[in-house]
Amino acid sequence: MKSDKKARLERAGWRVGDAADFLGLSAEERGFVDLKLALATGVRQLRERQGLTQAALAKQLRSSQSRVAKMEAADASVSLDLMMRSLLSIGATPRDIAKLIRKAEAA
Amino acid sequence: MKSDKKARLERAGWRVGDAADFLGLSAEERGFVDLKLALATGVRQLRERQGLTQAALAKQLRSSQSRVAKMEAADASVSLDLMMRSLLSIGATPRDIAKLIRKAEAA
DNA sequence: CGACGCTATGTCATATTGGACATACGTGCC
DNA sequence: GGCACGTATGTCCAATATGACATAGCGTCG
Repeated sequence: MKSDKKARLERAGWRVGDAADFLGLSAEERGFVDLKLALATGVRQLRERQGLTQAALAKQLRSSQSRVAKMEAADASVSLDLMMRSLLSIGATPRDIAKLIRKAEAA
Repeated sequence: MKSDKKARLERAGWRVGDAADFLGLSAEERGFVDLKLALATGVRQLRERQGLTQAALAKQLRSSQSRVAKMEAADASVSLDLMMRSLLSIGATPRDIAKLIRKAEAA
């Protein structure tokens, strides 16, 4: 992992480098954040494709602009639940979501 | 939606039939629970395929048997995050997960 | 240079989800 | 019947995610 990426993850609240895993995240943690990154990207793409601002999407989700921003940044404070709901709300089908997830392969 | 399914969902804590949507969930809510159901099924399948009990998987996840049970029942109190982490921990690849999600099409 | 529109980041209090535990349910076995 | 094993369900309270808000960055237009 590149150290700048690591730094970003740490700032975002991921526990990185806890004794046991001296370099990088454990395999699952890593898979998990890759997954989140893929979905985050998907949210941004879909949103932009629809010409929505973060604020507009937030309203549609009854959430707030800041949550949407964090979501698109795959911030550690946003759950997969919110991402999935967003994707669905923005018109993604399970098939679209599956496609995004496949992009998390070997990240 | 079949009424027995609706009843199960209600028992599991989903808000069903709140005034506005007099029959069934809103489109996204519905898509969302279908997604959870698909992943829940996946967790159970993978677990059983590995000959693990719920308690054994719980241990591996540093969780508890009851959470695993609720997870496999797609209980409203379990997040997608936990399901995804479980799937990854149990050896599912993004590709496997994508496959599960595609099964949530038109549920 | 503002001023505007959009996005990023930080912080709160409240709400939701977490593990743990108890206990019920089901099934097979003696 | 009683017992062991696995699963289901319900309730605690600790931990985490939530929306809201403030505010900072960043282009672009005038």
